[in-house]
Amino acid sequence: MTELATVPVRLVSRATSAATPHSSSLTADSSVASRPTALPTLCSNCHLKDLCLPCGLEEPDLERLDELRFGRRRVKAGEALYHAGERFQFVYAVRAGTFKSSLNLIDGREQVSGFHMAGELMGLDGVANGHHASGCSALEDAEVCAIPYAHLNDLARSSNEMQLVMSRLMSREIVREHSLMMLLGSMNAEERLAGFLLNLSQRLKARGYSPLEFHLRMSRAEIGSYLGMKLETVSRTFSAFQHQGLLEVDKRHIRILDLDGLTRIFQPQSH
Amino acid sequence: MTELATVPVRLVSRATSAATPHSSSLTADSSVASRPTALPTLCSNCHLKDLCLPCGLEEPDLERLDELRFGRRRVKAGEALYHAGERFQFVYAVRAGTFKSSLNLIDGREQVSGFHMAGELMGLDGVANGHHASGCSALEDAEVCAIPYAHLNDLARSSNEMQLVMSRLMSREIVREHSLMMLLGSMNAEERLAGFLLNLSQRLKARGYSPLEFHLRMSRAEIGSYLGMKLETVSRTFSAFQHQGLLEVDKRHIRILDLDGLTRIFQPQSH
DNA sequence: CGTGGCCTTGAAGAATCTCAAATAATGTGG
DNA sequence: CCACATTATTTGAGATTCTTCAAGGCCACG
Repeated sequence: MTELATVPVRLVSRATSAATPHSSSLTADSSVASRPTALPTLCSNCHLKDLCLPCGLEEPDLERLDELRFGRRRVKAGEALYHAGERFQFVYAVRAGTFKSSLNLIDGREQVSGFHMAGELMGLDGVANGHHASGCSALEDAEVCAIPYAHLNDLARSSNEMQLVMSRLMSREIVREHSLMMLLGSMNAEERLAGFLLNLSQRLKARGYSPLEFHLRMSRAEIGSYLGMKLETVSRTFSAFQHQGLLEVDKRHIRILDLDGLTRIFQPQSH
Repeated sequence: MTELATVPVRLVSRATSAATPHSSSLTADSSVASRPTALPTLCSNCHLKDLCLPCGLEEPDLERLDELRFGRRRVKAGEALYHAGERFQFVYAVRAGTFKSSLNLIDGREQVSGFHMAGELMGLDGVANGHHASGCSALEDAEVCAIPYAHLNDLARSSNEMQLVMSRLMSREIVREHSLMMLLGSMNAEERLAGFLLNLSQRLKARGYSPLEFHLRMSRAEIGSYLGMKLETVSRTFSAFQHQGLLEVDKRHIRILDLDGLTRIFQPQSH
């Protein structure tokens, strides 16, 4: 049914990928004591470190994380990072771009189970039985750190902090899905879309972007799949929000005009 | 909003709780070498060991699990095991009875996020931030092992196997929620109820009960909440299945007449 | 034996989906 | 650089599914 491990895994080396090849001279003195400006893939140097895997880790552990030297991988818009059913080897951290994970029904229907942005981890559903339960693909040109799960496990074994961080990350995933279930199970179209937008807004804000004006990386169909409604309903609900003066919508460009209003829709007070 | 840690935690000591207080004499010789018939709470002796936490663990680890001497706790039908928001201290394993976990919306709506039966673990959503994201209560008189999470963590730290088991359990929870999301996001009433019944059937079978004839422990309203539909719709769908010759329904007593038929409804072939 | 909780069923209404068409945006090949 | 094919989005109208409201039955329990 599902394609198994047929994806060419193109692991990019540690050199900065934006820079020219000879920029690797940057990393020449990487054996120096504290490796100040060493490899751009080092967690301790990463601009995402407070959002990503190393969040909360202190020096001893952080350094050991750095020693793992995660490979990086670029994924073009529309390409898969991994497929459902594929063997689970890596956990991926988004460096740039946006991803969606999705499950496939037998009849071809697709159910989007999440959108992922910078600093977020993907692939933890593979821990259960060694194979990815869902697939993951890029919504725009993107880049990830490929973190070998086995190495991560070794680290967790030897460090209490690291173990804690890993457990929390998995549990957070459970909680995240909880709230999506609640949304899917007991909310109407407006509540769902409001919840979706508020969630996006928060995450963008946490990454230093404007929480009130942003560009959607996913199509109406993908939003619909995620929220359990048809793309036409998504579109109509966007229009409704616009007419209510809550949003300005121009295709995928969104400007939130009334954050409180959206919040009220998402969390209907009283009864 | 939510009640915080106001629940009287009644941890039953290791004595069998059905017995009278002085039955604690049962545990008097618990310091004996191999403790053959010692405490009924020992994982290595438990009839649920292949379904529950110790599943897959070998001797060295199993013994260390035994040494933790989990407390047990009885919960009467309708009583809460823990509430949403309460401080997270224990992971619970179902010994007997059935539980539901649920989230509460601000406006009082309840969303059931899972049903749990013998051998299943509950409470792992609390790992994320130290507080339970959802509450859990008994659908019938029930009993659980209360496993102090801190102890479990200690164990995982020192044993690779144990760490693996813990990670898998959490990931399994993620995968479980994935499939519920798919169900909520892209299936109609009949597909949802069929999926629910097939899932129950499987789990009962794994526990040695008949997969074709069983008693539902949850109300129509609870099923509906779990599946994202109203109780009347649940009832009507049961009736529809009965008219289609798929089931025999008598209140909460269910007999599956056509398992393949149910499966076809759940997984619509082609399109 | 009356009461309350749970379940079933009907009928009307509302929300969402389906089908269809028009428009805009984008990329392709000539 | 343009014509054309393709895709994404919006909007309308009718069909469908599910919900809401209401009534009645069954059963357990005091």
